Amino acid sequence: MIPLTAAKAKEARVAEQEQAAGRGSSTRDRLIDSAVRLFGEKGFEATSLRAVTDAADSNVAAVNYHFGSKEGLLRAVIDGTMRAVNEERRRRLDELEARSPVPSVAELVRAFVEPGVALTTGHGVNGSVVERFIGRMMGESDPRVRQIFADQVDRVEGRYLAAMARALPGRDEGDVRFAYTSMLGLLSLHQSGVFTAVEWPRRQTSGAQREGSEIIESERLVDFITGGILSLFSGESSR
Amino acid sequence: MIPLTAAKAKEARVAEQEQAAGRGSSTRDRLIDSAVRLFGEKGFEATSLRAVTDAADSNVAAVNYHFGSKEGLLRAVIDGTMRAVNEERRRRLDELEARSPVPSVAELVRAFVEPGVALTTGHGVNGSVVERFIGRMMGESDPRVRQIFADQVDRVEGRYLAAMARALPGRDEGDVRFAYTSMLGLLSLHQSGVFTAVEWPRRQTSGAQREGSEIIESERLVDFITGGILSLFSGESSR
DNA sequence: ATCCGTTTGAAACGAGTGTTTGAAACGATC
DNA sequence: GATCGTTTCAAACACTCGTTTCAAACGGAT
Repeated sequence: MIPLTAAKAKEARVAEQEQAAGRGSSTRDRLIDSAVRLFGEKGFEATSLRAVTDAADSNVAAVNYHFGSKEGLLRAVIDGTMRAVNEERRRRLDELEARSPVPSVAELVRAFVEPGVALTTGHGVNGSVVERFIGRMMGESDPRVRQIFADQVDRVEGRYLAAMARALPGRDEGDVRFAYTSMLGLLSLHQSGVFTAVEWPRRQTSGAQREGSEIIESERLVDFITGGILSLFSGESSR
Repeated sequence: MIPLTAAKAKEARVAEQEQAAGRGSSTRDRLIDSAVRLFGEKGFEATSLRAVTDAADSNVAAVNYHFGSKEGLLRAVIDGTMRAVNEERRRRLDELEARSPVPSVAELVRAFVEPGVALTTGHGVNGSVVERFIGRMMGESDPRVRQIFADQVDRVEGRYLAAMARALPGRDEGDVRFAYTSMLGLLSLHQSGVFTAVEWPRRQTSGAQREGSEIIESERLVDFITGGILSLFSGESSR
């Protein structure tokens, strides 16, 4: 009796997950979906394997079967989420460089930030979960996480650094790298929800205004970063 | 025999710690010193109580005796490290507002960032440890940590937000808050060592050039943030 | 020398972690 | 329908975590 109702409850939850995931979900897919959400909400180390498997209506053995280890699961999740973002960035960089050999700083920043902020399309129902996950991973302290993440980011950052250096002639690599890292860091802070969601305890946003606001936030971010980089290299804002 | 040598070894290590801490170190002081360093290096949750007590040549019971719990230890550490920074910020804000009723954005940013970056003086031998600790705490995900930290930051941020709003007339609170949070976030990323120390795996800095470079880094940070805020409100950089 | 509040120390507790195991259940192939 | 590799599951494993306990050591006042 009880096993029957338990199985039924699982079926229902699985169906719910399938709907959220967008298409037929194997255990593997459900594990990845839950991991993206939980890793993004609480961080990698703070999320237990059992929390993931419970949310995915599976059990801990399945993780080791499909991914070998918790770290293997993280690797799979990072690969899955970052691939689309990186491809979009590369595509937009191609587009920019096809139009002009030396794109402006503003164009470069926009081409880097926007694929990160607005990846709602192409990643299941809501990409905001993926957003938060990526942002959270950027700020993770665990060196293993940083390594796995860097392995993915490295695929585009070389080209971006080169393009940025061309857009800012006459500056050494350290300055360019500072600009790039600041951009990456601000994007991370924005996406991780530290800015908007948790925030220093003030009024919490009701979550209702969440359509046009994202575009505004993205604009703010692009403006801030672009202005920061430019004034960094003109060096006249504060001296 | 063995207990004697063990006691001797402890004495030596305690003496070493006392030298590092700058003055006579009770168990309580040694615990705090070790906690600052380890929390800053690995984060709060990732640092076990035993790692702290081992480094301080004490044991776990001492933590609960002196601070009640691990969270109590964190609270004591945050209080101790943030007090000086906040006081310095308040002092410089007083100074600015005494000279002019509406300080410029550049002046405000400088008065906020520099006390954070250059608190080497007044905090034991090397304040860079404290720097990293504070930066790490700013980016911590655990809501308890964020709460404790916010309790300390709140003491100045109200005045800073007001001053920033006056320096940027005609903008709503959301924009001002975005500017403030970006400043805080960038400072945090800078201090936590994510920018410089760990970094995406490229060449690691030898650690030799560590005198004038900090000043340069601080300048870079101030320039970037100031420029970012200003262009955020002129809104012409990318449109 | 005795007492007593303060501080330290070793050991144990219960809860939670990632990982491993071995036996079931499943699904296709012969 | 028996057999095979694949996939799932409950249980156990070894370990670490923060916390608690209780006895011992310390240090000044009586």
